Amino acid sequence: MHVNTKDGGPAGSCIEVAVPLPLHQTFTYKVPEPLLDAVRPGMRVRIPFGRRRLDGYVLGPCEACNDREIKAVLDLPDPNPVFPEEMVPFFKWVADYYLHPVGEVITCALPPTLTGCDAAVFSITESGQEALASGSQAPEIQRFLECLQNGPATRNTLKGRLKDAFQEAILQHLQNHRWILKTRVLSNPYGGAKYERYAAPAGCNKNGLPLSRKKQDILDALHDLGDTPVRTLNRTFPGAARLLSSLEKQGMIRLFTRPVYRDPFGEPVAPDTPPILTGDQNKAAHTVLSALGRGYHAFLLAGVTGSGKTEVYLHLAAHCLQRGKSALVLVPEIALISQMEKRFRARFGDRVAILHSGLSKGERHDQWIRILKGEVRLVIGARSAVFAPLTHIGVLVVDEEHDPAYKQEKDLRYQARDLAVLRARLGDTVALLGSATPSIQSHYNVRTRKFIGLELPSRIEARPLPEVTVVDLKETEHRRGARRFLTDTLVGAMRETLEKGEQTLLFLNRRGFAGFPVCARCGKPVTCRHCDISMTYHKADHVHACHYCGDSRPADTPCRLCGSERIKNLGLGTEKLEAAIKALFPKASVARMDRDTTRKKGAILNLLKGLKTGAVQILVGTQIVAKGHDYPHITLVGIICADLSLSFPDFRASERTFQILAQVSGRAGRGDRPGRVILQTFNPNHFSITSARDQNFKSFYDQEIRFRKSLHYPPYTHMVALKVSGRNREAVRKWAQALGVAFREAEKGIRTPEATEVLGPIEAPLSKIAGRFRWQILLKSRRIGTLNRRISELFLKGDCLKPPRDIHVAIDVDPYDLM
DNA sequence: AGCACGCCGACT
DNA sequence: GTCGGCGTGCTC
Repeated sequence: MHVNTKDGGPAGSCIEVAVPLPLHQTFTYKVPEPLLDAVRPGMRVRIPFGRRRLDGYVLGPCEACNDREIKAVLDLPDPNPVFPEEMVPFFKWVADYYLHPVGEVITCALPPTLTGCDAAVFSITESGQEALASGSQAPEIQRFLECLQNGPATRNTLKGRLKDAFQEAILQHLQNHRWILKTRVLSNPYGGAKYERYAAPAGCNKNGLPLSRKKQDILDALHDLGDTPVRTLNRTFPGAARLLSSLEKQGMIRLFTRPVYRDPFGEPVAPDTPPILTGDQNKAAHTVLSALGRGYHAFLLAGVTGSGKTEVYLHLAAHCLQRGKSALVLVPEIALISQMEKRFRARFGDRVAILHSGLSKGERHDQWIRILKGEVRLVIGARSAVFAPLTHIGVLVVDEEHDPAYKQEKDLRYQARDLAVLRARLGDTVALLGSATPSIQSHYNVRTRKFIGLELPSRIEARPLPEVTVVDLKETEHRRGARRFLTDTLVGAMRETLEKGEQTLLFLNRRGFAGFPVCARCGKPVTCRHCDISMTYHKADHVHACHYCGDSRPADTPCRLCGSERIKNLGLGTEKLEAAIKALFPKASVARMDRDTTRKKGAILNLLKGLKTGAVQILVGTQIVAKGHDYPHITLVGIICADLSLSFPDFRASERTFQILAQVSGRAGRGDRPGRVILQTFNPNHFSITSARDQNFKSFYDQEIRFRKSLHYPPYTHMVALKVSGRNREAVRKWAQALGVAFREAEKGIRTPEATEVLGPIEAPLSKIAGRFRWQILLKSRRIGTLNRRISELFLKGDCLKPPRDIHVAIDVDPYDLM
């Protein structure tokens, strides 16, 4: 690497290295002479770090500082960079903006196969075996030793095996007693690339012996096919493996290994030809194309469901490829990737890579390498794909840009949609956000000229939008249980739909059997032991389950307060609704789609198949049904209770409600038949419900934006949430309050419009999740820069506030989840 | 994060 | 007296 100093002086030999640790600074290393030519930004370097060795990432050259000793790089583990140099500024920007260590940002971007940090491995010693055999130790110590009996394990493996029984102190204790031994490994255990054995014809028969029938068949096949994986041959010729080695000895064939890419794709897709774009599609595509190659531009494409946004994306991607550029398409969740992937593979064949967390480690590794090497220039993926190692990006597409799934809620808490726009800006290129129900934020950006607005106003083939009927749920106040929500209007419409041989979709945004089970004697809700949250009854397993931590216990567990075994279920979930519908329409076939029924791979596809063939007449589902899937035969959509998301203590509650209602309504009548929507609500006059009824985004936006402005919410301000959590309730409260005092103190006397407003600390609405107590502080400011600086000054830099070990403070910049 | 150093109480 | 508990600080 030519590491020139900034003033163009002589080449130096120092590099800036990010380490994969929670440290908010980078480190300087010398590069020894023999490695100097090979080192480039984006490479991993093996470095000494304190007493440890680990693999860091080269960010670029830097000047040596004289005030401390600089250590030298030990080795270069790979011949090539693991991410492109042009991503360095992107990573640095992300780290600064989200107040997250750069090294961890990079770790979170790379496939886990490339993020080898040094890991401690624990193994049992002989005296440990003796201690275990004697059985004289405390039970928790015995359990630790048992876990190590079948071989060494890392700290994480142990945590996985021991769950709550894992204690750092015990681990230490075992080491002190020399019962276990700690060693370190640097190489990552996943291997990365996959190799496969291949056979190829070689042509000569060394000893001239005649070949058996089977050998001849194999040979013929090889001559036809050329290089063939041994695995494939084994499938067509059972027992081929043996014959192959014999054939190799005879010199008839050559056996060798070759790196192969693991195939993450589903079934093959028949190629299609690009259709002629409609007038609107053409106009939108043309506007974006004319900006391509002319620097940074961001577009918001508002197109109602079924208006053909995907075709615009395909068109743009084709143009990018033609111009030697690449393209990135983000889709909110894995379930929707397969649809997008199919459309792209039909058009572009195997010139498409996919990236999402559902891939195996090996598959992710292979996709990453294919993209990194430039072998594929089209990438489709979920939010993490915003870090795809593409170079020369032409366009970054974010489909369904309003979807909250773009926000990552742990580790690095980023918004993939925002990062896609940022990558476009840093790469001087084009971002295209698409949605039928754009986010307030993006629409505001159009109003303020940060984005360029585009529209696809009509549905393809001019299908009419569905007719929406609002039903006031106060009408059925006198009824109980599920019947409360099965109003005469809805049931009548369902009956008509069934008689016409058409399909109904019922939407209820809550899983399980009942909203919340309560004790029939003392009235106490059944709550989760770890989360301070109402549990939900699941009839199929006869358990009460917590939807936050996943814990469950038998539904006949007595009330924790009074010990009564009589628990009654209030409210309604999809499971109970399904049962009620089955009772009401015993002859109809009813199916349910929610996280409980779609957990298994392929379950969604099966359900969709059932809808397509008409085997399912009524589909009951949670918000999963609102997302982009195409249901051609559904003509009636029933929204059981539109208000569920409205009562959330969150400034985006109205926005989410409007979006989900508009999206679900859009599911009606996509075929050649007109659709109908029955929208049931307790708040028929709430603006997010009336706007959804009229499919009127403008009216919704106008009212919502006024609310945001008057209460200083985004997009008029930036927010950062500090989320304090820990196992000790008092310690968490104390620390949250200390933080609050510190921030208020720092704000004293500052009276500019850029001042930071400190809200809280408050106990989080969900005050306990998975055994951890939670408090939070909200910071608001007109300028995100001021906000970031304040936080980093107050408790990221050197000598400031350091939370105690057992308390965790997560910094959530632009938070979505305020529960 | 992980590893040192350093300072206190209960054991041979 | 020292072994081992964990609080604090540093890693180019």
